[in-house]
Amino acid sequence: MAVMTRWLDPDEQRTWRAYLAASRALMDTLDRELQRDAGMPHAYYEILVQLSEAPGRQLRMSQLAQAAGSSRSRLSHAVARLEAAGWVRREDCPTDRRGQIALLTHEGFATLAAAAPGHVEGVRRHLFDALSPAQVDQLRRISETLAEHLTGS
Amino acid sequence: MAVMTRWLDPDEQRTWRAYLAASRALMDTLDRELQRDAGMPHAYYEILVQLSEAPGRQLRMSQLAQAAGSSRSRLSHAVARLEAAGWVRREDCPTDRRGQIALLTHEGFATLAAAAPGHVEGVRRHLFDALSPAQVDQLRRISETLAEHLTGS
DNA sequence: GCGATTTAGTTGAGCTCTCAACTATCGGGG
DNA sequence: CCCCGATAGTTGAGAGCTCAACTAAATCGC
Repeated sequence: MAVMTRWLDPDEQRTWRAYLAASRALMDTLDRELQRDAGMPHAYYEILVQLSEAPGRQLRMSQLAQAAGSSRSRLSHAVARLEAAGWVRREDCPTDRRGQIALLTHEGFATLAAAAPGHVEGVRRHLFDALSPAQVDQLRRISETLAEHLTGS
Repeated sequence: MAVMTRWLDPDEQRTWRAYLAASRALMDTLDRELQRDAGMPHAYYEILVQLSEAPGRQLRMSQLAQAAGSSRSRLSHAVARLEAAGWVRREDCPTDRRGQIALLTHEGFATLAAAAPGHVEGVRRHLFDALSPAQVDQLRRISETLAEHLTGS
């Protein structure tokens, strides 16, 4: 049985293409800046941020994966790299012998602290400086709705 | 000389995190669906779309790179793969002997035609269904502003 | 014309991500 | 107690991306 495709109307088409172009350009730019200035991709930066804000600067791998929006596998590989760089350490979880705890080292924290100002400046320049306060508010609502919609289903 | 960092205020912080979570979840979801249903990542799909809309279903590599928001290197690798899959063919450019023209094959067009309905449905379900018409309009303006801001600088 | 610069595109190495398969442990039901 | 399904995390292979280096051809400036 044939199911009719609900094609995008011209407005939606235009929105979708603009969105694609903008989000790709934004993330590519930030990723490149972070790689150049801090020697790490944005995904790794996010992992360090999440750890830095967790109590004791440590998290179970699963929770860290969720917080950083990463798959378990991706996180496993990433933490292996971060550990090799000396920014993260892994310890056994005392309450669950399957578990691993990732914790931010001093060096990791220092690296993050050094990278943060430049990165924040980048986010501001490339994103917020281009938008009006009303648009920032709109973007927040849209993103929150979307995030819930996507992780809910 | 010390330069003060313009940190993000709580609203901006919240906006940025929501944006990150939403855009990552959206692209990951669409990418996975496309990979599963059409056997190609979203980046390749976009290349095929651009070719399919170009006159004669062909474009110079540089123009294609720009249209698809890709670096030259990335496009070169991608087209090599697409060519191996039989979806794209490369020809010498008659007016510039440095140039290469990428053109969509029949198979490539057929593959794209087969993949499009499912992908469009995904975009609709994961993005537009969650937003009000006003929000779609807001997202379009924000994205267009942003895209111009990013590619202009 | 002709050397210097720019532009078009490719290539290879190294890195990250995905997917599927795998080990090990936990927790519940007979 | 033991089996069984679920959960935690890792691993390896393969694919895609980035960066820098490279070739070749066009174009600029004199």
